[in-house]
Amino acid sequence: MRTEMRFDLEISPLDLDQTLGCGQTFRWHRSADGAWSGPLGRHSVTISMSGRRLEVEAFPGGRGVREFVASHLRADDDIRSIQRILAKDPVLKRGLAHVKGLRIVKTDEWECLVSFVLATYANIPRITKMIETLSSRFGSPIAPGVRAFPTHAQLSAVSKAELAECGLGYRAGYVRELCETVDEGVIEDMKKLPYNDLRERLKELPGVGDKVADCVSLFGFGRLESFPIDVWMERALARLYHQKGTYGKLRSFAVRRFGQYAGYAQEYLYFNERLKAGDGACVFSDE
DNA sequence: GCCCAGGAGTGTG
DNA sequence: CACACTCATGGG
Repeated sequence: MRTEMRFDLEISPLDLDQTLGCGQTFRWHRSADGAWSGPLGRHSVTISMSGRRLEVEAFPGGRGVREFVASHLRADDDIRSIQRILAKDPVLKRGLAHVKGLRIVKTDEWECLVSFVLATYANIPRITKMIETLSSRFGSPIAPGVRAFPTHAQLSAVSKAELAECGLGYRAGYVRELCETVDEGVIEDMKKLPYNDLRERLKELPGVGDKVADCVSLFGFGRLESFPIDVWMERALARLYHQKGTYGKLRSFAVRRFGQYAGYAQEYLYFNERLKAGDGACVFSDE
């Protein structure tokens, strides 16, 4: 019998708006009351903060949901320890208090891979729409009005013509090729690789270059040393660190500077750069 | 209507 | 290695 399940989690610090609304993941949506809802695996989940407690509703409930939510929000990351290390950077140091609750998320590898291949040369609203279209047409229903992201098998069964009608543009070809070159076994093998090998392996896949490989390494495979660089990060690195150049040059700068938690540094800077473009507010500065 | 987007692939100097 | 060009499209 499918029933709803409610429970609390201790995850602190945690800011749901910063964590779920900044382009790490694309299927959560925010209600007017501040709660966030989205499909997580085979569960439709709604979460909200009450003080330092995270209140969770899941449908259907079941064993492992608690661990699933905790894992997705990387509850075991010691933010204070991470920030203590990143505070060695004077630019980050001044703004860290404002992003304490911004956590890296841990997403499903396959969903993350397809999502960030779709994300190439598109803005976040459009990425969200492409992913919703694929899910609503080809994913499994898990609750009224909610469907899971399509599995590899489900997406592989979609005809070329059908996929072409999903508004993916030239990305449709990448998705088809991904289905042919990646399966669960390939992903399991990639989980075992050290970061640099994983990165190179990902870049062998169709539609995956430097930036997508780093996003999938970071969010899908949980490699916190990844440092994805898009146009927003180029601006941030130029403005705050006076760094310009090729992807490889910028990346090596970031790896040297931020080390094993470069991914957190990246998300902090990315969040800040978009915030600045939005309403002029700014957490980090170089002054 | 215009501008731009969590870029990648390919070819050329 | 570093650029230049193309790809296809919809949201702001």
